[in-house]
Amino acid sequence: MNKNKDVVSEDQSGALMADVARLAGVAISTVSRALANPGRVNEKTRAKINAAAKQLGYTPNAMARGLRVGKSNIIMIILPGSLYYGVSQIIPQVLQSINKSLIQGGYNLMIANLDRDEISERHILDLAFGGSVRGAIILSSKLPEVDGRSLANSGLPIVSMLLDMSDAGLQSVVTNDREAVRDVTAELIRLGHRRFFYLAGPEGNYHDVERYGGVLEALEAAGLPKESVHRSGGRLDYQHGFDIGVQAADDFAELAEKPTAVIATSDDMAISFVSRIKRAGLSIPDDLSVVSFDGSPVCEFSAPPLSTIEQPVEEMGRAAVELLLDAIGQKQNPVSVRTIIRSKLILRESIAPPKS
Amino acid sequence: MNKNKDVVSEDQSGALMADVARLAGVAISTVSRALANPGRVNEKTRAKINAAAKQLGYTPNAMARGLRVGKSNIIMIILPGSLYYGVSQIIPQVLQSINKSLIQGGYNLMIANLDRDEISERHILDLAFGGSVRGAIILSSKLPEVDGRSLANSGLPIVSMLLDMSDAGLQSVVTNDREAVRDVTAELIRLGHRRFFYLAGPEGNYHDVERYGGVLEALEAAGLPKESVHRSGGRLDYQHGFDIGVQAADDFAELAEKPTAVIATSDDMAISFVSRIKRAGLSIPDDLSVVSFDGSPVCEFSAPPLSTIEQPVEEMGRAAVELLLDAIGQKQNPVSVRTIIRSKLILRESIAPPKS
DNA sequence: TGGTCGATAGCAAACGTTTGCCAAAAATCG
DNA sequence: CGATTTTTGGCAAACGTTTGCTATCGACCA
Repeated sequence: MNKNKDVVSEDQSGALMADVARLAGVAISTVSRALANPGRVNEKTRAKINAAAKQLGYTPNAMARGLRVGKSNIIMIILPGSLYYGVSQIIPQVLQSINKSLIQGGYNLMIANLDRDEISERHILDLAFGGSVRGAIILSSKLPEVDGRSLANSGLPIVSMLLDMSDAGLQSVVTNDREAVRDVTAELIRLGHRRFFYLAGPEGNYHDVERYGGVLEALEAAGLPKESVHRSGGRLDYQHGFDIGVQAADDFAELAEKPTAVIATSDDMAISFVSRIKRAGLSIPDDLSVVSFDGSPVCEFSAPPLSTIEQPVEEMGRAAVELLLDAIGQKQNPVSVRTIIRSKLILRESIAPPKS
Repeated sequence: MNKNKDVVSEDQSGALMADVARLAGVAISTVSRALANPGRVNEKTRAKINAAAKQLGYTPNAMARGLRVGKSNIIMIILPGSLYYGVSQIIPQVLQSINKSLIQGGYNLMIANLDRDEISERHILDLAFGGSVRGAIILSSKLPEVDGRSLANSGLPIVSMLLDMSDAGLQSVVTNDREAVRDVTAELIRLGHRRFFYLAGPEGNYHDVERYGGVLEALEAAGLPKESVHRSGGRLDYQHGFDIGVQAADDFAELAEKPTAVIATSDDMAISFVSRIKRAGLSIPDDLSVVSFDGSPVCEFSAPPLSTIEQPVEEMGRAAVELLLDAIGQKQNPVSVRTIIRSKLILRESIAPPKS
């Protein structure tokens, strides 16, 4: 079939490097070098080869190359399974940002979901140990581990994003959760608020710890007792962050002495909470100030527009990729195992001084 | 940092099939067959091999296998670049659903973004022609094509999802856009509405054509002139669907004779439109009924809760994967080039009879 | 008992690259 | 102009699997 060149049409199955070599009248190795190493081959020869390659529509076979050089060019992103919580709103942006940066570095992005079952763990480990991927960005707090194989000692460079996992020795890219929440709480205190309602995500989770910690710090700094804040939520079995807000509204209704300000750990839960709270006859921000976390675009169009702490996902994605590619490039830089990208507080009408 | 750890880690690079063979005292080929073909090797030998494999923590090298058998086990999903429009809200669900189905079939999911530049097109084509991927699910209306290479004749099985591309010969999984919009418009007419405001996504886009068509069909069926509906939006240069709604609210303000019902082609634009319209002093649904498309969870918590036509993303994802895997399995079934999954109308408080 | 057949296991050749090493050619130098 | 260095191109050996063939070994049958 490829003995003669007059069988022009059938390049659908792909031309090989050998075909290019033949057409250009050089050896295969020369083609390889012409396409990869700059300077290693004569400019004239290179031109001839490039022309031949283009004419044949040649595309190098990624698996053959990967096998030979012993490395793939695929990065895997590990998403927390169905338990997206508030993160769901920003996942598309995260993906887009990461993918864009990766492509510029010549890498591809593969998705892996880490559910709470062994299947998905095993699957991720197969990817890691089977040489399919070259590095990983993880958005979950748990490292897959089963049958003695663990992602931690797969030899794979890993960067954690959103969650700080520097304790586990992972480079982590996070935002200044604690500080941001502390500042916004302080601002609420300054406005005159003294009783707070805190809407938790998964309890004990890094985000929860940091953000709740931020609230407490602000209270302490203002000389307020930590009983000034009521915790709600923190359960693990919700599909959406929305469910948390709904539940929290019920909790709120039960309280004898109503808080005047709400701090939510994700936009989703804030939105559903506000919706329910308004139905109960309260008004935002007159009866209750609300601020949440994530900076989802939809917050701007809530009623009233929600104040939110924006996670700089784009920047975080870029940073995570940069760290990962550095690690791959062997540039051992244990300089900072935690990279903090500052969040931005977006103040909108959901915040006001308390009524009385 | 980690230099102190001596030379503890020896399985860093992973055990090979040869190692397993040696430990089990058999030939490499036997190991290969034991791990893959059932029945081709003695049960006792197989047990020995499995034990050895487990002991060594052996994971087969995916690239070597891929190279040898000439096929990868990676499916690529082609997402429309930064132009997510309303789709953004449902992307995480789409991804999750598709990934889940793929994994069950032994495949992996790779992300590709199709922007409006040549770079991204070229990148996707490299993936397709470089043997990296085995099939594609596309959520964009444009097939990448550059330098004579086109995704259309890459030989790759492709399934289109959300958008009907059966005209281009692609298996397509869509929802019944036209019918759903027709029905909901008819319902609005039944309630007494006579003047409509239609919020378009990208003009000429499949969704736009179908959904607007649905509106017109309903009008015609009710004997109303097609001037009964005012089109707004349809521009391509928005980052978010939200921007469209904002712009549309301005358009709306200009109208001499106000429509009494709004049909939006995505939840995002409906949400921002409602937000602006309320700020202008109108009330939903008293002054204006609103219904949109997508079924984002957030609609339930809008003020008022938004009626929306839910896209059955999970089902669509499953169907798309099924079709793709069938096509890969050579089960040439050109039976139905278009698969329609019925949407579900979720009626909420944003709809009522017109005031007067 | 000799011949045949099934079931197992092994050898070695792919798959499409990259790259170490060597040879030829060209360029530089003394 | 010969000797030395620098470019340039080719050969062939990897990379870790899968798989077509072949070889071995019993078992079964006549």
